[in-house]
Amino acid sequence: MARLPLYLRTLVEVQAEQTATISSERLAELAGVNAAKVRKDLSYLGSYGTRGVGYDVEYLLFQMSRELGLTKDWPVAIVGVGNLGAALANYGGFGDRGFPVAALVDADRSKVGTRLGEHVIRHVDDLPELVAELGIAIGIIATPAAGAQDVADRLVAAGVPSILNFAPTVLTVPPEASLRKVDLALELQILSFYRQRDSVADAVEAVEAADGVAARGTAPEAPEPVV
Amino acid sequence: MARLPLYLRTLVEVQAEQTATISSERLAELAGVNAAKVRKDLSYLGSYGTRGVGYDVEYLLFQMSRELGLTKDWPVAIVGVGNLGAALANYGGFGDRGFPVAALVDADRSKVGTRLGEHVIRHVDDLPELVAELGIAIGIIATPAAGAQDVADRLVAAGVPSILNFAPTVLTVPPEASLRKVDLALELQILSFYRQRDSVADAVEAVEAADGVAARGTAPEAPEPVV
DNA sequence: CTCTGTGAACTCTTTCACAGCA
DNA sequence: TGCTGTGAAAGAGTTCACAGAG
Repeated sequence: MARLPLYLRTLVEVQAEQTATISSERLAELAGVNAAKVRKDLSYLGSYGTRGVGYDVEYLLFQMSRELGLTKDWPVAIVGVGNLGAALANYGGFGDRGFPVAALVDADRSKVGTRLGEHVIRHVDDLPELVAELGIAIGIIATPAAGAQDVADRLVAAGVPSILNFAPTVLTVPPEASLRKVDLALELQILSFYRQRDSVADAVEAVEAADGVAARGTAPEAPEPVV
Repeated sequence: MARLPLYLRTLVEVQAEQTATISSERLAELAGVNAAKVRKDLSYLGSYGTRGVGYDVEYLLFQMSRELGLTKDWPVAIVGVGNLGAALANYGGFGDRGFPVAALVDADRSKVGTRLGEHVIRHVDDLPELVAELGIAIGIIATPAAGAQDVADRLVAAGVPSILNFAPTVLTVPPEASLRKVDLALELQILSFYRQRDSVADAVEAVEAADGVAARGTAPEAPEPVV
C-alpha cells in the first residue's frame, strides 16, 4: 500500500509530541485520508491496534518501518549533478529517512573530481565499481531527458535494482528492476487540469440546469448526447 | 484523468519526429500503458481518432492542451529559495510547459533583494502584491517543513488557487484551493517498499509451497513469525 | 462505552472483445 | 482490412456498518 510512507511520516511527527497512542480517526485526520482507510491499511500489517484505545505509536512505527524495509539503510547514487542533482544531494531528508546519498555521478568530465558537500563527483563509467563498493540500492536519475535512458541502462547493468527518475521522459527497464518517475512539470499540469475540469464541470452544470439535459463527459461532433 | 499530461508529453516527443498520425497501440507503448486504456482516456476528450488510421498528433495535442488548460500560461511563484527552490527556479521545464516562474519569494530578509537568474528574490510579505500584479496561479512551496503551513495559508489568503508542496509535511487548505504534494524521500520509500513486498511475497510463497497452507494477508496475534 | 478489525456493498478503474467506420 | 470507440465483465480500491475486544 503506497500510503504507508505517509502514515509513517505522520506518526514520526505525532511521536515528537509525546503521544503514546493514536486512534485511526486522529491518524486519518493528520494524514488527510479517512478513518476506514487507515484501519484497512493498518490491519494489513497485522492486528497492532487495541480496541477501545487505538494504536501504540512506537510499536506501530516499528512494525511499519520493518514492513517498509527501513530497518536497514539503502544507499543512493545520484546521477546527474546539475541544479536538480545538487539540490537532491543537499536535501537532508534522504539520509534521515534511511537513504544516505553514497555517491554523486556525472557524465561531464569537467565536473568529475570536484566536490559537492562531502562527496567527490565520480564519472558515470565508474558506476559498476561504486555499486559494488558502496552497495548502492537505488539510483536517482537527475540528468537531462536525452541521457536518461542510457543512465537507466547503466544502472540496471551495474546491478542497481531500483530507479527513481526525475528526467522528463519515459524510461523502460527490464522487469527485474523497479522504476518510479517524478515529473515536476507534470505535477503542475495535473493541478491546472483539475482547475480546468472544475470550471468545465461548473459550466456543464450551468447548462444542464438551464435546459435539463444530463450529459456526462464531452459532446463530440454529434449534434446529440452521444450514445 | 491524471494520465493526460503523460500522453501530452509523449505526443510532443512523437511530433518532433515528424509523425503525423499515431495509433492507440503505439502511443500506449511509448507512454508505458496499455492500448485499451489509451483509447478509453482519449475517447473521454471526444472522438478525435480516425478508425483504421489512428489519431492526428497535432490535432490531439491541440485538444489535449485545451482540456488541460494549457492554452494560457499559469504563472508560478516559488516560495523558499533554498537548494530545492533554486533548483526548481533554474529547472527550464516549467516555462516550456506553460508554467513560467514569475516570482521567487523567501522569508529570510538576507536573501530578499538578491538575484537568482532573472529574478530578484522578494519577501513573503509581498505575496499579495505579487499575486495581484503577476497573476500568480500556482504557488510552489519549497520551504522547510516547519514554515510550510504558514506559507500555504498566506498563498491561499493572497488568492492563489493551486499549491504544489515539496515540504515533507501534510498541509491543509480550504476546499476552494487545490493542493498536491511531492515528497522526494517518500518516493524512495515506496520503491524500497515494493522491493520489500516482493521479497516477503517470495518468502511467503516458499513457505506455502512447503506446507500447503494458503494464507492471504497476515497472521496476527498468533505466536509465529511476526506478521 | 470506545475504537478496532473486517465482511459486504459500492464505486471507480482497467481490461476485454467486438461492432462499425474509414 | 485496420483501428477506433464503447458496452460489458472483471478487478481494485473505498466506504459502510457493525460485531466484538478491551
